[in-house]
Amino acid sequence: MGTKGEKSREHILATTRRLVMQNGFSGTAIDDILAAGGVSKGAFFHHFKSKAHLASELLHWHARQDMRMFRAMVAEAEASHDDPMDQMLHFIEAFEDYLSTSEAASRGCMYAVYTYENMKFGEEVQDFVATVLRDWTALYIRKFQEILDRYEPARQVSAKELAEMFVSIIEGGLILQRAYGNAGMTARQSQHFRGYLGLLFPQYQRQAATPRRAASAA
Amino acid sequence: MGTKGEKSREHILATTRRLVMQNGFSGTAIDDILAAGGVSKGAFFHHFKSKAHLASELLHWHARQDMRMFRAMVAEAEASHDDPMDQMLHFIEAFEDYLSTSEAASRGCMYAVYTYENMKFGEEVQDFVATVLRDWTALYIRKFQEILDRYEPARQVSAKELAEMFVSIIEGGLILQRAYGNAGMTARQSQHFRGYLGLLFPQYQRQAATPRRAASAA
DNA sequence: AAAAAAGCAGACTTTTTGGTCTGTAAAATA
DNA sequence: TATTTTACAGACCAAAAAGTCTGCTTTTTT
Repeated sequence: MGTKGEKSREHILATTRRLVMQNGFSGTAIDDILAAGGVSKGAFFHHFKSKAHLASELLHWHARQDMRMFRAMVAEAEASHDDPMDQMLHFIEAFEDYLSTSEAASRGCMYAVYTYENMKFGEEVQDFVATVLRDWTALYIRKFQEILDRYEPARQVSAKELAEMFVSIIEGGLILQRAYGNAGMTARQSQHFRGYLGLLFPQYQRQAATPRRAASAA
Repeated sequence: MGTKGEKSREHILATTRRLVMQNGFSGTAIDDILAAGGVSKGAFFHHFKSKAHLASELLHWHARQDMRMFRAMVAEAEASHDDPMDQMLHFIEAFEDYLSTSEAASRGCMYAVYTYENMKFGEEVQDFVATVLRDWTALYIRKFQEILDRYEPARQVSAKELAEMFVSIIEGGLILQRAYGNAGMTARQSQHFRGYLGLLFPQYQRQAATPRRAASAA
């Protein structure tokens, strides 16, 4: 385990992520990364054999972190509630919190960056982005399916379209948030979505009035 | 009016737009544009004094077209219906149609491209993107306000958040659509949103069962 | 028709950028 | 401790990118 090497490798990745979020990938020169991170060219090419390689590694690295955190949030929500709707709402609230807090998250979505430049990347990268987004969506599909199994929706909807709608709202919210320089925008959209869920599953409303913010279900 | 010059200027802009939608702005080299459009370097720099200038001009040119079309769609919707909800639904359906049909639109949103690279552009450009998105949203805010004035929503919502939600859904849908290579994705999200509106304004449902597709209201 | 200006072609120049190469200090291994 | 490998530093290089310049053709104006 190259502890030292691994650390500076991560430093490069973190620096790159910051810049890529600001300027896009093509808009980020290697020299920019070196300058911003205080890294030498030799160090850089010791860790990454090319810029394309960096693109791929950054994506995988980011996705690993990202997914780990998401799964943790889902697990936390599932641990603190029995009801799938409670779990979902708990998760979404935690997510809103994360969006408002995290410096990184509030700036945008890495997958969106890659998506809007996707013709510059190889198929492997494009496919991976799609896979990550699908995995992300799948997390919600599962949960919405459980909700649909328990509660009758006020109108005919599928778990998949609900999941995709949530993801869309987040992605779209991040764009507006960034364009307006208005933090909190995405979180507000997300709140609105929760309101929609309340409307969509009227049975739930009655069943549990204030089930949130309590980690004492299991 | 330099008819000839104007024409080749537009040719350059159209070519650029295509490429920028695929690779982002930084990811598009001037030489790429020249090659793709069969344009000479002299011609290019005759029309645009720098790449930054091109960025700005492209944005304004695109926004002009875009907004003209949007306003036309709104006008058409308003002409064919009296009820604001009818108008809104008519508009959204037309928009879905446009998303599914138009080669250009189905590939993504130009403002999102600019937004995700915004640190590469000057303030003027950033501000303009924000303005356009605000104008776009304002169109919907107006309409949703009219709807709210007439119909009681099933839960407390503002015209602004509804409008922003719709824009978010479209923007987010375009990202997923592109990432998955799945046309129709955005249109499906939009349909879902219409369903939500139905739920949100239950009075409307009863009032007009099938008011769509009829241009005989005025 | 003459003059002037706009529109364009393409070689050339400059700057930026990705990438290599040689050498060296620090770790890990034998 | 000797040796080998890993981790870096930074000058250097070649390709790509943006941008210039000169001159020719077409259009417009007088």
